Parts: sequence; C-alpha cells; structure tokens
Amino acid sequence: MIAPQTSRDAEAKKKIGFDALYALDNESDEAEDDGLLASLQKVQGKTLGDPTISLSRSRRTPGRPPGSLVRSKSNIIPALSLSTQQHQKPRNTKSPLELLNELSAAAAATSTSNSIVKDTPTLQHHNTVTGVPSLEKPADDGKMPPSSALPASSAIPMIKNKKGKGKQVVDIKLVPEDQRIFQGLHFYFFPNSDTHPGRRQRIIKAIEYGASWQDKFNDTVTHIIVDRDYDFEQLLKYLKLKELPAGIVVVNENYTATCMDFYKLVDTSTIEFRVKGYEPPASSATIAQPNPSQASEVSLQLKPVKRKAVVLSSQVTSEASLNLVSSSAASLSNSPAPGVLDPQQVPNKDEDELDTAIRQAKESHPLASDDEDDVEGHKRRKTNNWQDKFQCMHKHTGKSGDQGPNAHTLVVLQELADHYDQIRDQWRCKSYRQAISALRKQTTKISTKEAAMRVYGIGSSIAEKIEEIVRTTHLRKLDFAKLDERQQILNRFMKIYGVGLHAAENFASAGYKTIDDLLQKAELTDNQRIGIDHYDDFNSRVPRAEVEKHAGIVKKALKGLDKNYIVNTMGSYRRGAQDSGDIDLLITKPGASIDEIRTTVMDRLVPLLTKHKFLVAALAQTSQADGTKWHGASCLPDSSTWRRIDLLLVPEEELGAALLYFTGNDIFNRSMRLLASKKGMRLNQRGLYKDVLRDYGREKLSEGTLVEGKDERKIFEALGVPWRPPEHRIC
DNA sequence: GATCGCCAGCA
DNA sequence: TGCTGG
DNA sequence: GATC
Ligand SMILES: O=c1ccn([C@H]2C[C@H](O)[C@@H](COP(=O)(O)OP(=O)(O)OP(=O)(O)O)O2)c(=O)[nH]1
Ligand SMILES: [Mg+2]
Repeated sequence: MIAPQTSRDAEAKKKIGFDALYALDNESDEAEDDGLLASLQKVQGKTLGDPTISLSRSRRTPGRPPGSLVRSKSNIIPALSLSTQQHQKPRNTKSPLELLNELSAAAAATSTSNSIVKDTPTLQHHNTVTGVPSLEKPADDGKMPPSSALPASSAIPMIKNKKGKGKQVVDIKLVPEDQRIFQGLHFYFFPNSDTHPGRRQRIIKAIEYGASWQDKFNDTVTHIIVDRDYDFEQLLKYLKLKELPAGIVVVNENYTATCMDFYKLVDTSTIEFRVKGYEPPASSATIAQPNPSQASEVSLQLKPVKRKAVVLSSQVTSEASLNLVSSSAASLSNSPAPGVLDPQQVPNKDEDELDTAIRQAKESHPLASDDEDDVEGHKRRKTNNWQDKFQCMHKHTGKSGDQGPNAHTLVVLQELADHYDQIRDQWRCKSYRQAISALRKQTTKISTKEAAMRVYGIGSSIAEKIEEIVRTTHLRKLDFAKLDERQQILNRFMKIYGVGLHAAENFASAGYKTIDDLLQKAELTDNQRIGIDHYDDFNSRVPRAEVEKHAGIVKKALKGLDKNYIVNTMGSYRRGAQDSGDIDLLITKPGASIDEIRTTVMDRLVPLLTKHKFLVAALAQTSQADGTKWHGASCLPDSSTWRRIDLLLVPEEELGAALLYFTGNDIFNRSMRLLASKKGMRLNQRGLYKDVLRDYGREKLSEGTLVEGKDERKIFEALGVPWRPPEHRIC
C-alpha cells in the first residue's frame, strides 16, 4: 500500500472528501484484481506491516465495582475491607482488625460486598485474619482455624473502584493454592496496623499469599515483620518483653516481598532482612516450614536469581548475582558496557524528527498550542514535550523490534503483557504494552535498569525485569504464571467468544474444566454456544489473502445492490498485517443517510449473504432504530472455517472518524482520545468535538461541537498530531 | 493517590 | 446495569 | 505498572 498511500497523500492536498474517498475505495477494490497491488502489499507487509506480535488485547474489563461481587452466587469472591479514615473516626481506639470486622459485617449486612468475616471484635480474642473467605458464614462466627477449606476463587484482578467514596473496599485475591507460600504462618507486623499505605499493602499481599495476620501478639505468631523505621529494642519495649519466645522469626519489611518474588520462603537470617539490634539465633537458616507447598518445591528448581532491587546485598545473594553477572558478561560483550552508554543517547533518538513533525502539526494549528507546558519541560523529565507522552505522537516503524537490539527482551515482555491481559489486569497490561512500544523504538540494547528507566514508559518495575531478562534470558514470574491451573482454565474459557472474566469464573467455580464440560453442563448463551462450536476457528488468525476474499464477497454483493457503496477493509488489515483476528469492514455510501445505509445493509445485504451461506451467524445486530454495526460470522464457499466479521455502517460525514477508530490499533485509539480529552476535546468514532464540558475530573456534561468527522487527516491536524499512515498506528 | 478512551448490543 | 466486545 |  506504499504506492497508493503516497498518491493518496498527494491527492489529498489538492482535494478533499470525495477524491480521498475514492482513492481509498480504489485501494481496497484493487485487491480484487490482484496483481501489482497484491505484491506491493506483501512487500509492505514485510517492511512496515503490523508485525502482529501484539497479541495482548483480547478483552478489556471495566473496573469491578464493589457491589458486583455479590452478584454471582456460585462464585463468591472475598472482599476484605481494611480500615479507612472514615470508619476510624467514631471510635479511634479500635484495632485494625476490629475495624475490619465491623466493616465486613456491615458490608455483609447491606450485602454490598462479600467479606471475610472473622471473629468477634472482642479484645480478648486472638483474632486471626487469613485471606480465606468464609463463605456464607455468619459474622459472629467463632474463631477460624487459619487454614480452613478454601474457596475456588483465585486470581481476581485487583481493580480499584473510586466511586464508593464512603468506604474503601479492598479485594483480596488469594494466589493459587499451590503458591500460598505463607500458608500456615502467622504474621505480626510492627507496627501492626494497616494505616500506613506501604505496610497495608504488605499485609494485603501477605494474606494473599496465605499468611494470617495476627491482631495481637500471641503464641501463634510465627513471624514478626518489623518496619524499617523501627529496631528490635522498640519492638521488645512495645511488647513488654525481655526477649522473644524461641522459634519466632524476626525480619524486616523486605522479607515478605522477597519471598513472594521467589515464590518460596527464603532464608530469614540473611542480613538484608535483619532488624536493627536483633541477633538471629545462630541456627543455620530456614525455620521449619509448616506447610511446604508445591510452589516451594517448584521454585527450588529455579535458578536462585537474585534481583538487585533488594537494597543491600547479602553474602548469599551477592554471590548469586556475581555469578550471573559474570556468566552473562560474555554474552553481553558485544553490546556496549552499560556504564559507557551515553545517557543522552538513550532517550529517543528520533527526537528531532518528531519535534519537527510536531512543529509542523502545530504550525497549521497555532491555536492548539502548549506553550505553558513547553516552557520548562527539561528537568529530569523523560520527554521534553508533554505531547510526547502520547503514543499516537510516535510512529511505529517495523524496522526496530523484531530484529532490533532488544528483540528478545521484547518477546519476554510481551509474554508478560499477555499474561496480564489474561488475568484481566488491564492497567498492567497496558503499561507493559506501552513499555514494549517504547523499548521497540530504542536503537541500542538496553541491559541495565538505569538505562531502561530513562525511557519514557518504563519505570522501576519493568526496568528491573528488563535487566533480569537480559541477564538470565527469561523471567521467573512467567514460569509460575504459566503453571497456575485455575488460570489456565479461565484462559481456556475466556477465549470463547462471549465468555469474559465473569462467565469464566462462574464456569470454573462450578467445577467445569474443559470446553466439553461447558457444552454438556453449563448454561450458555446462544453466542457462547457458537463461540464454542467454532472455538478453533475464532481463535485462529485469518491470512491476509483470506481477509481479501471475504471483503471481496461483501463488496461484490453490496455493489450488486447499489454500486455507489464503498467498502473498506479495516482493522489490522489496514495496518498492513499479514493476518488478522477478524474481518473488519467499513461500509459507506457517499451522500446517503445512515438510515438508508442501514436499511440496505440490514434488510438486503445481510439477508442476501446469509441466503448464500456466506454469513453464517449473527452475533450482534444493530437495533433497527439507530444502530451502526453488525457483528457475525462468515464462511467462504468451499470452506468450513468460520471467521468473525464486523460491519460498521458509516455516513459520509463520519467517515474520517470511523476510519480512525476502525483502523486502530486499540492503544493508538486510546492515546488519541486521551490526547483529545486533554485538549478539551472529545474523539469518538463519529467525530472530533471541541468545547466539551467535563464534570469535575471526568465525565462529559456537554457533547461539544463537531470539529471534524469526515476527513481522517483533518482530525489528526485538529489534534495537532502528525499524520500517521495506518501502518504506523501500531502502539 | 488519581488516572489511564469511548462506545454499542445483549441479558 | 453489568458484561462482553469493538 | 507508569506517571504527575
Ligand atoms: O478494544 C478495542 C478493540 C478494537 N478497537 C478498534 C481498533 C481496532 O483496530 C478496530 C478493530 O478491532 P479488532 O478487534 O478487529 O482489532 P484489530 O486491530 O483489527 O486486530 P485483529 O487482527 O485482532 O482483528 O476496533 C478499539 O478501539 N478498542
Ligand atoms: Mg480486526
């Protein structure tokens, strides 16, 4: 599409609208008579086409509101309420656990949330909180054994809800059973409250990994986790003890995190966990593990890689990392030594080009300036221009990446992104994708955390992982992620069209493990049944050539009805991908109203193609009145493979915005829309609107007035974004 | 500690 | 309205 | 998970 692209560029400068339209139409129509264009497309696909490695976008999930947990009966998810300021007010002498219990009870009573409810708030008790939810247990239940029967739930994405201003509910997601390294352990934190956010987080995490959180210091406590700011003496003083009972482990706050990093209980006597003023018993190392889990065994097989994050190096770990460094030194010898790298060079090398492009974009729209921000944007900032933060401001060239200097790192990071996509952690997934995108642009190999962190979009966490990947060629975290059985089941189910996280959890909690189970036992919607019947079809990619065939059939049929119709093939196809997840078609007719188009497509085209057995299923149809899309499945003659096919009906006035939306990719869209909103505008598939009044913080109060909808390029211009051809819209 | 795009169809 | 998908 |  290189040639057509440029010719279209030239044309568009002279004329707008129709001609551009036609150029587009020609472009896609020519696919039918093949020949030159087809070969062009092949070449182009190789050079700058969508590399199609970005798999991590199956489904997005909106935040899970607090009440939603109640809905499912078969699968109750524990929500643990931790103390909030508000609830502390009335009686501020409460222990965190009491607060927790009260909150939980209240929550249970109003049934806004399922809760872990343990113990009475009586002070006498040795209160115990584990991550184990007591299903349907009355709030005033007696003491719970720390390791009670476990619910089926796991891997619930922690999604914060901001709306419930009144209470702050925290979803505790227990890690899979075999990973609960703290199972059977009783932690006492010092200080033992969850008021401090960091500590609170540590407590939550520890519970998720199987620990019980002891409210009082009692004889069940196995570990005392002491905050950095405190020493052993203070602890003893607080506990009014001369010395601690034997067998209790005293460690600092690094301990839990490190254990979770390794998925096993690590040596507690090393110096990095040492609490000031505390002399650990001379005994060699590990305390008896009350519950050596499978995970621990598995983790033993792993190389005891120590990441350098944990501040001070102990003897043990420094040895390990020394080995690693030296062993990897050889493989690194080709790349420049980390310290030698010119710091200036690491952030975008294409800065000049970009700035130029942005300036150009600005020149045409001086009103959309960003002077205030621009003035002093150079103080340890990763980017000089605030707009650079938007992915849509950057082109994606196929050059770097696959063969680039960071190719392997990118592959591993992509796996992590996929993992987070699978567990429906949309924000981490997005972060990883953005980091990947940023790393792909780097022209030098990034091997150290420091270097990585200079790149916009890569923070300390991913930077550490990059370093680990470079040193060890892979990531421990992934090894575990892949093992989790329940997660595998969820993944299997969520690949069914029409099954999302919620349905998958319900199925899994009902004990279904295979697709067959679902077919036989589960209650399925019509679409889900279709999704199962064509599980493999829908989960396989459509070769570019086949996309063209499907598009061709639709085009031919539609032109038979009315030759003024225009069909454009969108989605990853338009971005130049060699294969696509589905077939995205945009249908328009110059001068026609949306009603006319809808009537033609819905009442004539779809029935016609259905009759010819090309369209074989309708998954989502527009409600006659005001719909613009049809989603279903198609099947080529002489084939038995069903493909998902998407028709988007668009009036000419909205063509540009629709092209923009339907070309994607999704990150690019989100980036453009975010940029629009930052500029007081709003971008959707119908157009770009300005003067949008937004609620405090967020939601729109007025629609705004239309700026542009018809011409894709003008939307870029109005937003101050340099034009990106579809192939460059891969973020 | 708030924010991370915005929308449509279906149950 | 929440879930699912684009 | 990254950013402001
Ligand atoms: O979450 C999403 C998904 C899709 N889209 C837009 C962009 C995308 O390009 C277009 C078509 O969606 P589709 O799911 O078909 O994605 P694709 O980019 O075409 O990739 P694939 O090859 O998987 O079809 O719809 C979004 O804006 N957000
Ligand atoms: Mg597609």
